[in-house]
Amino acid sequence: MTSAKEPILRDVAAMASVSIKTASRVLNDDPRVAPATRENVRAAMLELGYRPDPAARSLRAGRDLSVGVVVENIGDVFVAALVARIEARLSDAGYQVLITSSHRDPLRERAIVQDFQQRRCAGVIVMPSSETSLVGLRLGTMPVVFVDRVGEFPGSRSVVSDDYALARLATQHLIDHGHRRIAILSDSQKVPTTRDRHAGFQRAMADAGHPVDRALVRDECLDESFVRNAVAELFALETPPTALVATNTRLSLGAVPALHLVQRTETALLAFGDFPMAESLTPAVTVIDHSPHRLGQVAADTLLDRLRGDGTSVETSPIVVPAQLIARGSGELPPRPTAGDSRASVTVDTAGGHT
Amino acid sequence: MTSAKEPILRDVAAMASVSIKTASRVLNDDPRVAPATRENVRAAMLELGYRPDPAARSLRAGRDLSVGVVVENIGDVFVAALVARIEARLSDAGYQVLITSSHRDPLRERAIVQDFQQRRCAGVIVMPSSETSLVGLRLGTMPVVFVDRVGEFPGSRSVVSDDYALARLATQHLIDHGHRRIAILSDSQKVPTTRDRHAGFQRAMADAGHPVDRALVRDECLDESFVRNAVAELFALETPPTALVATNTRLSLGAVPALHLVQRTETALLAFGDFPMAESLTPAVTVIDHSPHRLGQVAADTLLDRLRGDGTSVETSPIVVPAQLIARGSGELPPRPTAGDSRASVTVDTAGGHT
DNA sequence: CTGAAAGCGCTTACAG
DNA sequence: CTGAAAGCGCTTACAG
Repeated sequence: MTSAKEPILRDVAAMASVSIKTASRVLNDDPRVAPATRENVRAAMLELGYRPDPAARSLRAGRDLSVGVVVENIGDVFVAALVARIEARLSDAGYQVLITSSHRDPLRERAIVQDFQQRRCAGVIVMPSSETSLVGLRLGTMPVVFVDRVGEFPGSRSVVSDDYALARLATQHLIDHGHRRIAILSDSQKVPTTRDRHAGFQRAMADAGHPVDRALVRDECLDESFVRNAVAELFALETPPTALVATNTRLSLGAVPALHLVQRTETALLAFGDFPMAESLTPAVTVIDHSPHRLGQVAADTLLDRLRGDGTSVETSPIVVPAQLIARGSGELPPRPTAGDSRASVTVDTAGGHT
Repeated sequence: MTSAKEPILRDVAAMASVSIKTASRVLNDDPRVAPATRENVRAAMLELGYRPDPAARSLRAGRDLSVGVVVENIGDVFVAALVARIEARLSDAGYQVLITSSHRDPLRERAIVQDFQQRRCAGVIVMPSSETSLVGLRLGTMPVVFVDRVGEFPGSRSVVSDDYALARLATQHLIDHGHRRIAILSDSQKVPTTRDRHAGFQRAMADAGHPVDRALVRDECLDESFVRNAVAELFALETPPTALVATNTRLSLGAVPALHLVQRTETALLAFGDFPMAESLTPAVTVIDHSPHRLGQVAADTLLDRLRGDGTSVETSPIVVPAQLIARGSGELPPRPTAGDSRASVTVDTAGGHT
């Protein structure tokens, strides 16, 4: 321990021969300081290697240069990409980023957000487990931005993809390629995003006049093992689907190996979430790229706006971030072209549909 | 604003008719409190919905229930998995986790760690950009654990894979399958892990008596675009490699599309880092699975040990977390079986090697 | 087993 | 433009 004690503001003030208050003013870029004084204080700070104490600062000031981020699971590839962008933006803006996973436990989620407020975070960005997960929480004036899923909180803003439209687009794409027995794999319908994606799917099917077989609707797929089971069951059906919509990145990453496992890679696949291997698979995977980077960027910028904000614009409607369909092959497969299965003809037969 | 003011410890003390100090003792599980008093105070806390103020606490106590984590880039899939496990363990243990990306900027890395200390973090876990990145920093008694890469700091501990042995194993595996023109793709050799992987590669080649063609050693591959270039150049060589070692997850994810792009999927590939699609590709990808989950788990546990620690065990040798080779096909391809290239015979010719 | 005082390092009103 | 006082909410010695 050769290190001297950390310098504190008093030391800076002493060295610059000013009061501690003036030193504090310089620290906070208060304009009411004489230029010469400012320079003196700055020089002293530099010479002493002074760094302000965030705890003291936040205790007294009642706010802290940190932002809390609550996501479902930081280990998810989609989430990691989202968080990476959020973190980059916010730390560039001088905020310390606190990241915690909720693991979709609403109580945990509430507790985390409450703790962030307790820590005087300047704001929070939340990927909510349900619309109402934060309802009723006392957060004072701390701005809340929801990301990827619409959330409900007074004065909050949500940054999302147009899940309904994208699911409809995806489903329509498969319908356009002749499919009518289309299965949908999704997460729990408790999640707003998931619900909207189901609605878009249903709408496209209804518009095409295709019935939706309840057996082809598989929600509550929480991870790859659920997907594997669901896919196995789908292809054990008397009339299996000819196409599949996977409604999030995690499920898309599960669907590909699952189709391989049951040797049904001729099944059309439309996957939400782009991923690095999508182009290299056989067939290459058609995706809806609802860019996590863009979502993260917009969410961070929205929060920064509120933090700088005059508080004037109290716009609360969701911000919709654009996404696109990238056709690579799997989504353009016709109904069961290579099926060594007698039922294939049935499907092909009806593929024209009655629009 | 219907919400009453947040209760503070004074309110709790008043309600329980004790001094603020006694309330504080209950909060900190100090045993020197009469059981009846303790119950009274606890009841008051519950009734008021009291939550302690972390800023005040840490300012006075000089420590905080938070742990700082510095990684290269939270958006990297390997890193995300690593961080997910660290976060899960530490938040279960009651710590708030602060995550920041260094983007491999040593100055930034030092500044972040210094800031964590400033914030009175109980400890830090660092994925260092180089061994010496923290050398000379004044961190007081804050424990430091390095993860994935060996780092240098007084009293610190590193949790790593045996990069040397794994790279040797990977290379040997390819040699065993008849290869001698083996290319290696890697990150910058400034990163300790990368250096060790190169050393293992060189050793395996030397042991087999195979010369290492300098043109087949491609370091400084920072992301997928570098990999794409490197692979293109490798296969533009007069005598291209018959096998490839990709030395980290990011590069592995880049190598597959790159091989597809140059239509060289018959090239043997041994990839560091398992990934979801590895089994579904053609050929399926043989990987070294140096589990990020296990690394994260051990790193978190190591830090928790130090935090609870009597400070007695000042073991500083690196902890090596086991990893395994998962053979799936790409690593077992013979030298250019399907090559429509006259030079293929040359390679096959020498494949027996002189051991 | 319990308490009154002081203070962690800053910033907030309030003066001048 | 500058400063002396008070205090953010808690915990640290020091007493009893």
